[in-house]
Amino acid sequence: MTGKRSGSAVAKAQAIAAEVRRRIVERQWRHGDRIPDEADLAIEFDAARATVNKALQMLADEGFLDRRRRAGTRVAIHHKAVFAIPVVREQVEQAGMAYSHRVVAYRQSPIPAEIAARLALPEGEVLVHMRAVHYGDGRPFQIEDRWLNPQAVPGLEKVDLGRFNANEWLVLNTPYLHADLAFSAENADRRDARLLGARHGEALLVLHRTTWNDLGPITTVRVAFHPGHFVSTEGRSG
Amino acid sequence: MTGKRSGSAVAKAQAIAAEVRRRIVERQWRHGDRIPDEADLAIEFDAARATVNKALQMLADEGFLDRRRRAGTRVAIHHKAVFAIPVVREQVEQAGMAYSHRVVAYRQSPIPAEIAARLALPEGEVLVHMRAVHYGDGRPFQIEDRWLNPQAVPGLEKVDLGRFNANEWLVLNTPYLHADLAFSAENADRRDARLLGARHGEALLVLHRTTWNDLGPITTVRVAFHPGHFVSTEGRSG
DNA sequence: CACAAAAATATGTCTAGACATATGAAGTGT
DNA sequence: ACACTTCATATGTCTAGACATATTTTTGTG
Repeated sequence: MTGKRSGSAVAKAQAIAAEVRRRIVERQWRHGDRIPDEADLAIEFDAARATVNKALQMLADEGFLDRRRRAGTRVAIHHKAVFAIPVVREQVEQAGMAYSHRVVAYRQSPIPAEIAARLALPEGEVLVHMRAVHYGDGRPFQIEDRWLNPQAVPGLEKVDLGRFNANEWLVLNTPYLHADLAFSAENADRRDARLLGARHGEALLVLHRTTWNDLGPITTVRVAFHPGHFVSTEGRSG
Repeated sequence: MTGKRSGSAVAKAQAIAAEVRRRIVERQWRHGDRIPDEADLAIEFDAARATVNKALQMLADEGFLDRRRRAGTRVAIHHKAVFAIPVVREQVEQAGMAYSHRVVAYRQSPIPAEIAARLALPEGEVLVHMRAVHYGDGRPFQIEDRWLNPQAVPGLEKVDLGRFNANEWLVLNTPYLHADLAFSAENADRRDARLLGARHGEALLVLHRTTWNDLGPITTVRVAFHPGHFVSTEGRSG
C-alpha cells in the first residue's frame, strides 16, 4: 500500500537522522567509516528509501556525512559548519605559507568564574588550559587560549597536545553538536602583542568559540588574529 | 506511470526553485504576496507536488518564502540569512533600548578605487554615499558608511533616506542573491571615535558587507560597532 | 601488464497516491 | 458580541516504484 503514515510525534526522517547522528557522536560509526547503504537502513528503520535518503541528506548538509554515488556514505572527516571551524594549518597552507605552531603553556587548572559561566560547569572545576601560537612562514598568525574538558573528549589523555595541534586534533576527532561563536575586537594587551608580533594597543579581531557534545562542553577558546586579518564568509541568499 | 525522469541537465526541483526565485527577485511576486499553492505550481511546471514541495522548502530554507499550513506560501518579508542582515532597529529594541538614528552625510559621489574593486564597477562611477549613526537610548550603537547603487535598487529615488533608515529599507525592500561578509578589527580613527563616543585608538569590531542581485551590486557598507560589542551566532552542528 | 569496455552498485531524483496536521473561515449557540 | 464547533484547505510527510548518473569493479583484449 501507499501513503501509510503513523501519527508519530516526530517525523520519521528526523528520527532516522537523530539516530544516525547519535551513532556518529557516540563513535559507533567513526570518522571515515562507510555506513550501511540506504536500502539496508531503509530495512533497519522500516522506512522507504526516499525517507532514509532525506535523513542522510540532512546530515550531509549539516556536515556529518560525505556522500558519493556508488562510493556510498561515509562519516565526514571535516566538519563543514556554517562558520566552519577552520583547521588553522589548512588556512595557513592555503595562503601559500609554511605552517608551524608552538604550545606556550599547558597545564591542569581550576576554571575561573567567567569560564565556568560560559561552560555551565561549577567554578573551580579542573580542566586543561593551554595557550598556543600558530605561525605562517614563521610569523605569528593567530594565538589561542583554550580550556579543554577531558570528560567530553574520550581519547584526549592519549594525545600529546604539546606536539599535535589541539585545534586540528579536536576538529578531526571530536564531533560537536552545538557551537557558539562570537566576534569582538580588543586592543592588544602586552602578552597578545608579544605573542602576535603586534603593537601594544593595536586592534585585534577576537573570536570566542565554545562547543558542546552529548557529554557536555568540549572546549572554549579565545582566538586572536594577527592585526589586519579578515574573517569572511559568504552569506546565503535571502 | 511512476518514475519517469527526463535526463535534464539541471534537476527539476532546482529549476523550479530558480524560476520562483527569479519571480521574487524581479518583483513579479512581492513581499507578503501569497503565491500559488503547490498543486497549481505542480500543474504549471508539469511536476509532481512532491517536487514542487521540495523546491519551495529549499526557498523557505534560504529565507525567500514563509510557509504555513492552510495559510499557504508567501514571499518572505524578513530575510533570514545565515548571518542575517540585522535590522539595526530590531537589534536595539530587542536589547530594551529606544532606537534612533541620524544621517550624517548623504550625497552622490564618484567611487574610489577600493570600492570600485569591491563592487566590480568602473572607478569613478557615481553612486549614493551616505554615513549614518544608530543609537540605543541616545548612545551610539553602530556607525555605517554605505555606498548604494541606484541601478540595482528600483524605487530608491522615491525614498527619503535622510528620514528612513537605509539598512531597514534595503532589508525590507531589496532581496539579494548573494552577500559577502568580512569581520575585522580596526583602531578607531578620530571620526569613528567622535561618532561612536569611543576613545581614539580603541579597538572596534568592523563588518564589511556587500550584496548583489541580478541587476548588479546593491550596496556595500562598513559597519563599526560600539567598543565591546559582540556579534554572535550559533554554529550548526558538525 | 596496460588499457579499454562492460557490469555492478549506491546515491540522486522524480512520480503518483495517501494520510496527517495545523489553522483560517464559516457556521452555531449563548 | 463572544466562544465553540465544524469544515475546508494548503502544507507536511511518507511509501513504493522507476529511471538517471557517477564511480568503482570486473572483465576482456592487445
